Amino acid sequence: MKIATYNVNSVNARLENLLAWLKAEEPDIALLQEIKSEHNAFPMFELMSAGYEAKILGQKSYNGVAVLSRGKITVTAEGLPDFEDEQARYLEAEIDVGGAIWRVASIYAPNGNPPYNDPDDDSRYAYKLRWFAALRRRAAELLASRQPTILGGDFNVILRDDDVYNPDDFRRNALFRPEVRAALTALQHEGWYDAFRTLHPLKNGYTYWDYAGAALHNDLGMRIDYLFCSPAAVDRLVSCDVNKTPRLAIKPSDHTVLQAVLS
DNA sequence: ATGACGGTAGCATACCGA
Repeated sequence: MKIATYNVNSVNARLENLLAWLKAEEPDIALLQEIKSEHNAFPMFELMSAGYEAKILGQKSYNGVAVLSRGKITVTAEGLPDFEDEQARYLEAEIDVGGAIWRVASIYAPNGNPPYNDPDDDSRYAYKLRWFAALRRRAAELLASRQPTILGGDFNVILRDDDVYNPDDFRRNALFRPEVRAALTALQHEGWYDAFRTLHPLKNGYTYWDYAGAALHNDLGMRIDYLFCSPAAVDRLVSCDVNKTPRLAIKPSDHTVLQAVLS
């Protein structure tokens, strides 16, 4: 079973790129973030023609998450349970892949940095912390089910100093502040395994490079996209790698694909 | 400290992003 997460930064702007990647890699499950579209604008037909069913939690302009699969998808949660949220950031589903049932969630965590015109506004960071608290509550429920489960997406958290090109420039950034790193570290202590780090303890795992300047060329990136596996899922983990090809393509997203194979 | 660059809404420019 191959599963991947990809922050596409608009599914319509990225359609050609997305279809090329699906054709080349043929993942059984693809978790997409920042689709930036609602149902009426989502390229359902094009994805269906490529062999994928899609379920989405859409939003116009911003956010929006999707789950694609070659197998049957049953949505189990639209948004985090018991958390009022106007923003489309969490879509959870059960998927039948060749007779095996996997639980997955496509996750787009809040950025949390203040707007440029009001650097002292901490409301977005407060929202990010509340959002992570709600995610941890849901993650605990999912662990209790003992079902093989994968929480994948853009978590907007840099976990370690070696997950960003210049950690000292990011100490006060909402992607790297202690509270959000602690939230993601706690998630791991509760029993979720970072698929990439489990297999590659020291390797560079950047999944995002800014469009500006020569960030990609100079490898000024950060690791903010993750696949977190429940114990039953990590038991089956075979490989997990960053696929840089979509980031190197024409008209790329600023993120690239993180993909894993499970037996 | 700022802005590089890109997407969307909507038609000029503001907002968001990491």
